[in-house]
Amino acid sequence: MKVDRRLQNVYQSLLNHFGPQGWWPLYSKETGSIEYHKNDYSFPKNEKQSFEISVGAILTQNTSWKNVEKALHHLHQRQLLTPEPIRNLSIHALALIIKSSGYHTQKAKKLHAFVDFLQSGKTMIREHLLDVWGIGQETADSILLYAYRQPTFVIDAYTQRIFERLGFGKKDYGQRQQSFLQHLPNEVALFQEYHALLVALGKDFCKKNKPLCEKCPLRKECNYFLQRTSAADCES
DNA sequence: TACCAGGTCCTCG
DNA sequence: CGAGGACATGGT
Repeated sequence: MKVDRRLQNVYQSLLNHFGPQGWWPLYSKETGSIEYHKNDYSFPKNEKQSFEISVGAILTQNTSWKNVEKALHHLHQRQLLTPEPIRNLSIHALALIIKSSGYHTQKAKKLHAFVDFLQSGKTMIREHLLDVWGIGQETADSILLYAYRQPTFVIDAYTQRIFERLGFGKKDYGQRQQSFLQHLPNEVALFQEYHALLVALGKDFCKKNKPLCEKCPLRKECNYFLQRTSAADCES
């Protein structure tokens, strides 16, 4: 089957199983907590929300979102979800506030580097983001796709694991990203939803050590599942 | 108790 | 380049 068709099938299977994910989660004034907005791709509504998403993208590097939410909550309580106040905080003070997100000293430095970038007035393009200390390819693409609605595909550890197991081969970041960009319609909402769905699958089924292949919504199109089941057949 | 989590940077060969 | 280590907290 052609790559574009396979990618569409995977997307449909995931959407059917999980439904829309409502990424990126954002602080809600009404509820006072972080909420998802399913079936609404009109976010972010303003610069402040773009900034909140960017901060979340940096804080969630190799860290569970739960830990990031705590840190975002602390930042929100202190009115620190805009660039100016963050710039005026010392690395040490900022680090304490975001401590729950892990690597807090590093991430405090990264946030400073990012607000300096915003103040520099440089255009929000991938090349410029990658020059910012602490922003690598995935964080850059997350910021571009979710905070600034630019069509790009985010490749995270889940995506790499899932597509390697499905049988799409081992690829580096750029190669994997190209396989999506070249074979899918160039739509922000699709790229946002697809990545969010892959994270859902990675968390719930396609886990690193103990994947739940038997119940996985993609098992019928997965090399890894076929391989495991045939191996089990041999043993029995 | 280890291992994992929506990575990135730095160093070394 | 690519592998390997450092960075750190909280959940299972």
